[in-house]
Amino acid sequence: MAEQENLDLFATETPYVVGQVVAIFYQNPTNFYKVLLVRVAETNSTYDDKEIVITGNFGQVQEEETYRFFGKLVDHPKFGVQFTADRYKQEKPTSAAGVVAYLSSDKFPGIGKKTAETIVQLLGENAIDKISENPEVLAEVKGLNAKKREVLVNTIQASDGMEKIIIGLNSYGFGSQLAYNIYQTYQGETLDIIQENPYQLVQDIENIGFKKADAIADQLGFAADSPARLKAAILYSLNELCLSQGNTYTLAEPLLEESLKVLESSRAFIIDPDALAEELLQLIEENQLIEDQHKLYIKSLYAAEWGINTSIKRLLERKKEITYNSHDIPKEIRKLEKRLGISYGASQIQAIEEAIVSPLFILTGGPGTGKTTVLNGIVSLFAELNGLSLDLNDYSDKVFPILLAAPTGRAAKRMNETTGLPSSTIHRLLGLNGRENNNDEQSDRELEGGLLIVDEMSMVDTWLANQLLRAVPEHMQVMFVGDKNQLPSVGPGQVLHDLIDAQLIPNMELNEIYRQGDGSSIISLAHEIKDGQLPNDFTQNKKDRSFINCYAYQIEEVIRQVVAKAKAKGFTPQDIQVLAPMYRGPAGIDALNKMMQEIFNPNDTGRRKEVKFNDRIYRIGDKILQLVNNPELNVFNGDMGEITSITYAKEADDKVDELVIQFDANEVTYKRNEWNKITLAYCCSIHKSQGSEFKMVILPMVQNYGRMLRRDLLYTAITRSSELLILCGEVSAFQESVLKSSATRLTTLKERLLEDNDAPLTIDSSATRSSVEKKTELTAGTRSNETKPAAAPVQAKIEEVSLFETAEEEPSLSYRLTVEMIRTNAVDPMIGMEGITP
DNA sequence: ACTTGTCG
Repeated sequence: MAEQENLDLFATETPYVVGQVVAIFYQNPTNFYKVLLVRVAETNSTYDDKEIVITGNFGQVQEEETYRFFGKLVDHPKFGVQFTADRYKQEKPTSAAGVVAYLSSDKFPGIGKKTAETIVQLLGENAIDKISENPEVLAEVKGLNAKKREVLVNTIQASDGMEKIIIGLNSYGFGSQLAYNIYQTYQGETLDIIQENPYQLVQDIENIGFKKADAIADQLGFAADSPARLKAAILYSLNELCLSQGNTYTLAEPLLEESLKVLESSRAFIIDPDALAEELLQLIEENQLIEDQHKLYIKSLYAAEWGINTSIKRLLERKKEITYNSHDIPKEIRKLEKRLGISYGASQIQAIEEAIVSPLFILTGGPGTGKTTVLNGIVSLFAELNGLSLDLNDYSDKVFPILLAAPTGRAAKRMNETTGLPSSTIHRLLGLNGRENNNDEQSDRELEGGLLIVDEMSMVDTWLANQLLRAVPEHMQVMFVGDKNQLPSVGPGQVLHDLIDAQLIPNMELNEIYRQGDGSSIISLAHEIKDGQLPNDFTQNKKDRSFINCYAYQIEEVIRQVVAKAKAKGFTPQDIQVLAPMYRGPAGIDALNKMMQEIFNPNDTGRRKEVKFNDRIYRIGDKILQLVNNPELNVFNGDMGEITSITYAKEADDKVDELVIQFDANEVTYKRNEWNKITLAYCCSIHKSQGSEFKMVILPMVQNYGRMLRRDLLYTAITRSSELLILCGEVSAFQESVLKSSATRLTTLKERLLEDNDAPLTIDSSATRSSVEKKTELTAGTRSNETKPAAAPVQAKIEEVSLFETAEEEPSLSYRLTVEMIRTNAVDPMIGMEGITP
């Protein structure tokens, strides 16, 4: 066969396809991956149809344009024969006429046919390559002003440069998503930056860890003991140590230890601890990492803690109390009760009275203590006292004066539902995109309005609190609402806890329970757990709670029986919520969901409509959990709904499988590619249940859950129940949870707040330190401190290392910091804070 | 060998 011979002959040549892009079938908006339909002009492959589908990572591919794709033919199980391109380039016109047409096309605005002809006359048919290689050649072209020259060069280089970069990134092994993120960050400098220091990626790009960067560095010939490598490992470990535990700082010993582990597990090479410590000093010197009082901080977290301090002080310096002379506040509250048809408890009245006159106020309280009721009362009273309308129609042309916000979409939605007023996530309120945690420019945008209420404040981390507080203008009243016993923020810090602990801000805790009826043993259980113990009657059955003793592998069967009985008594899947701390394992969420689905929504006959996604099956009637926010459709992360219809691809208009899910009042359609935004909800994680309550909660707790056996999780889980609580599992697991106090996070926010320093502070990385300061630093602190015993040999070795070497050539650095000094508190607190300006 | 938030 001639064609076969042909193929063999060119077997070593990379298959290519040249052709015009007819259509872009699909492009992933968040990365470079695209599916193109291409009209084949030329190919060395065996493909002989007129059009071909080409997939791959492409930059700015445009319809109608012609490209040369290199790659291979593949037989896709669903879509048939396709061409997978691993590199491509724009096919440049070669004949003089083609080049003229190309240059005078609207791709080059301002370049007409005449100019194009002049260029080709002067530079010839390969004018485009010439310009790309050396833009100077355009200087010879007469009648071309600077602006047109720029258009030509930029356009030619842009299409050329981008594809080179994408190919370069692919060759380093970055997939489409990462390649896109990297390109977004570095643009045209991408490859230069990577070649110069691949470790930079670890700092700048999310999801690139030390190992990945180290592999590239290895390829590029970076030595295993090169300073760049050691520094990268230190910064990476600092991040890991702080973020994994929610701390805002760590100490030298654990940091160096962790760094060694990271370095030596990535490449088989023994690192000299002295050299590593040396690089740590360098990093401090370069202000890439902050050292203060022995504590080592991620720069942005150090700045954020100071920033919060500054903002809080600024807000506290305003007048201490807001006065409403013409109003009698207790009387107004009574009027409010009448109007809303409710009756506040004594502590609720007190909270409203105090909050309404405080420029800054914190309201805390456990579930069922009526935080929401009080919040509502304050909103109404604020409007009343200030003569404000709460009718949105009155604000068509001005800003609504009361801002309601929360760290999660679901909490924000709840505020909106209970107040009837607009509310949003804090991110939306501030116009943040959720990724500016690091050293991005801080916005100086100010919020507008008279009152800001933030709910679920315990879930606000240090970065976000800083950004939020910065944006509060002078005249705005602020109130934080939260429950410090629930799950802490995902990000580092424990802002609400520290703010309360510092005792600078007026605050009040609600203690009376309004939710459950009298004699509820769930609430007393919650209180005991909060205080770190299980009640004596823990395993006894009460009218509203019970305990079933069993092992992990029996959990599924125990819950099956409990649920079957509950179902027979008329409980619906909406009434019953199984909560578990983790997904995997015999008593994990995944297994329990499958079992629950079999009870509530089986397909015994095998004839029901069902669709599969990953390991899950969905049927009409299934209870569904939403996993991401979708404010446009009023559906938020943590919302639960029910599948009301399934449309198979062959029946659907656009030939993809569809689910319709009913959430409260609205129905939302999910195409198959959005099914990762939902999951089954019969059983969900305790984390996801935060902010919801259920008639009956079934809570398994077994040793298998390991590190998830924590007090805050147990507390959050049991307080989700409004009527019935069924506990099952091992007593020892419950016991362990109760004892494991959610390890208090390491932060210095409270210290900052209590430091007698109310000057607004900013950290200027370009600042240099003065020698005068240096000297005082050294002599300032010689307080003694007890010495900790060294644990591991590695540590012991590091401890001998002198952290700061004397830099003789630079008198301004003429001090010597040793680990011993760090330990004995002989370091001035202000190191790394030079340039702080009032 | 754990879970979790925000945004485009």
